[in-house]
Amino acid sequence: MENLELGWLLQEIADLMELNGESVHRIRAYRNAARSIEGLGRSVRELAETGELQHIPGVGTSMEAKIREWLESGTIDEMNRLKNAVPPGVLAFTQISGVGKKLAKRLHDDLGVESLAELETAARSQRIRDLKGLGSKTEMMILRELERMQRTEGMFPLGMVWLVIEELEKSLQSLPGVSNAALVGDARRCCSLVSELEFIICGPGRLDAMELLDKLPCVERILQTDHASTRLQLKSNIEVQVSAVSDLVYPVLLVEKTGSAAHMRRLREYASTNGWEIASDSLTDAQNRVRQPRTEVDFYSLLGLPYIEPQLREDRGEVLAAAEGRLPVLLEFSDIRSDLHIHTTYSDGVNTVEEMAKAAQSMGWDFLAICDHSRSLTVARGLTAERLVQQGHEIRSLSDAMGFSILCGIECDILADGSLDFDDSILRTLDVVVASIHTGFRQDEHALTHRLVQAAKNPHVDIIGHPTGRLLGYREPYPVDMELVMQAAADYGKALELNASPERLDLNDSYAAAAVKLGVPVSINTDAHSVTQLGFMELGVAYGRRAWLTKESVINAWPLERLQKFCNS
DNA sequence: GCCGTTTTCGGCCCGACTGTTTTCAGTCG
Repeated sequence: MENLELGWLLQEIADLMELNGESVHRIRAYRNAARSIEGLGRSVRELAETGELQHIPGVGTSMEAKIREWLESGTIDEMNRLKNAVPPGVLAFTQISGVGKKLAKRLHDDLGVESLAELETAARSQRIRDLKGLGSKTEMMILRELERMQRTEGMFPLGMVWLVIEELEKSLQSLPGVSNAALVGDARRCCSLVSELEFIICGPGRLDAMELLDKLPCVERILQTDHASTRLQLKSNIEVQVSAVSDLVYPVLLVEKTGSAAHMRRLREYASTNGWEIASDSLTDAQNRVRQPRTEVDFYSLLGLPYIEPQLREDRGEVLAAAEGRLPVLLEFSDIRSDLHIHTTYSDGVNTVEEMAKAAQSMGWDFLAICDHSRSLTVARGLTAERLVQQGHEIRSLSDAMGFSILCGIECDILADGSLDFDDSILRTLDVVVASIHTGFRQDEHALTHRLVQAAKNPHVDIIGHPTGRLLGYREPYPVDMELVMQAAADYGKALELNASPERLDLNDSYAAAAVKLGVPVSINTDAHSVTQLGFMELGVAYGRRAWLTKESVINAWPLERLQKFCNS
C-alpha cells in the first residue's frame, strides 16, 4: 500500500516536472524510481529502517532523502514547490486526452486561459485555431474531450479508491463502540467510475466514534461535521462521507444506500406486489406491522428473496432472477487459478520472470502465463522472435525448477491492417496468445472493428486483450462495433479479456455480460507490469461480478488442462 | 537524478500517427 502510494507520488512529481519543462532525464529518473518502488517485493519503510533504500534500482542519494522525507512527514517538499510553480489550469488541461504537457502549457500561456471553462470559451470562439501549428481539428478534439469530462465530472475510477476503501472500512470497524461499518453507494456496487465514497457505521458508541475520525491514519482533515454525519478529506485527497446510524435501521439503510435508484424502484415494485412496503429505514408488512430486518440477508429474505449481491443491484433483471431462483453463483476471488497476461523485464515490466512467477505462486495461482509485448511496440522493448525463444527457454527451465506451471505467451500487437505482429509459425509455438491494439486507435470504427475481427480469426489467438481501449476518466473506448467483435469471438472460439488494470477495466461489465450470453468466455487478467500489480486481480473479479460472471464463464478460473484444451482448439 | 564507469561526467528506449504542415512538433504507448 505504501509502496503504491509513494510510486504514485513520484509519478505525480514527474508529471509536474514535465509541466515545468525540466530535464527529460531527471523526469525519467523519477519515473524509474516510481516503477521500481511499485515493483518491490518489500516495503520501502522496511528498507528505510535497514538502510537498504539505495539498493532499489533507480534510487540514489537524492531519491533516498525524498523517500525518507515522505516516510517521516507524509509529504515531499519538492512536490509542493512544483505545485506552486505550475498554474492550476495547466494541470487541468493535461487531463484532456490528446493534450500533452507542451500543448497544455501553450494553451495556458498563449491563450491566457486559466481553467477548463475558459478553455471551452476560447475553443467555442475559435481562438485555438489561431495559434500557430493548431487548427480546427485540434479545437474540435478539445471541445469533444471537454464534453466527455463534463459527463464524468467529480467521478473517479474505482481502482483509484480500491485500497483506501478496504483500509478505511477496517479502521471504522475498529473504532470503539462501533459494531458495524460498511461502504455503500456505487463504490460498493463496484461501478467502474465512482461518484462519491460513503460509509455508514452503527453501534452503541457510534456518536463518540465520530469524534475520533480525524485520528484515523488515512484521514487528512474534517471538512464538515454535524453530530451524526461527517465529511472527511483523506490524505489521498479523496472526500468521504461517514454517517452514524442506529443499529435498528442499519440493515435497511445498507440496502437503501447501496442499490441503484433503478434497483430500489424494482425492489419496491416487487415488495408491493407481495404486500410489503419499503420505507427509507424500515419494512412494513401486509398487516401494516413495521419490521426491522437484522441483516441485509434478512431484508431480502423477508421479501421472499435470496440475498442479492451488491454488484448485481442495477436493475438488470436481478430482482426477477432472485424471485425465480435464477441468480447466478457469482465468481469469487478464490475461484481464480491463474493470471494469463502479465509482463516482465523482457519487455516493459519491472520484475523478472522469476520474481513474477514466485509472486504469482504466492498469490495462490495454480499457474501463470507470461505475455510480454511483441516486437513492434518498441517503446515497451517488445520482444523480437529471437528474444521470445530465449524467454521461452528461461520460462521452461524455471517452471521445471519451481514445480509451478508457467505458460509461454505473448501480447501480440494487432497492426494497423489487422495482421499480427508475429506470423503463425511463431504464434503456434506459444501456449497463450493475447492479441491487443496499442497503436492506431484513432482509426474509424470500420477499420478498428476489422482489426479485432481479423485477430479473432487467427487460429493461434486465444484472447483479445483490452478490447475497447478505454482509459477510465481519461479516454473513451475507441469506436468499435463490439457486437461484431463478440460474434467473431463466438464463431472462432476466442475469449475476451476483462483487463483488471485500475485504469482500464476493459471489457466493461455490459459487454462482458453480453459476451457470456453469446457463449464467449472472459479472461480476467491483471496485465501486471510489477509484482504489486498482480493484486489487481481482486479488483477485476469484483468488477467482473457486475457482469454476472461465474467460474464457468471465466477461463482463468479453469484448471490448467481445460485452459490448455481451450487454447489448443 | 541515476548509473557506470574511461572516478568526474556523459548518456539516459523509440517509432507511428496526427494535425498541421510542406518538414515538423506533439502525443501516445
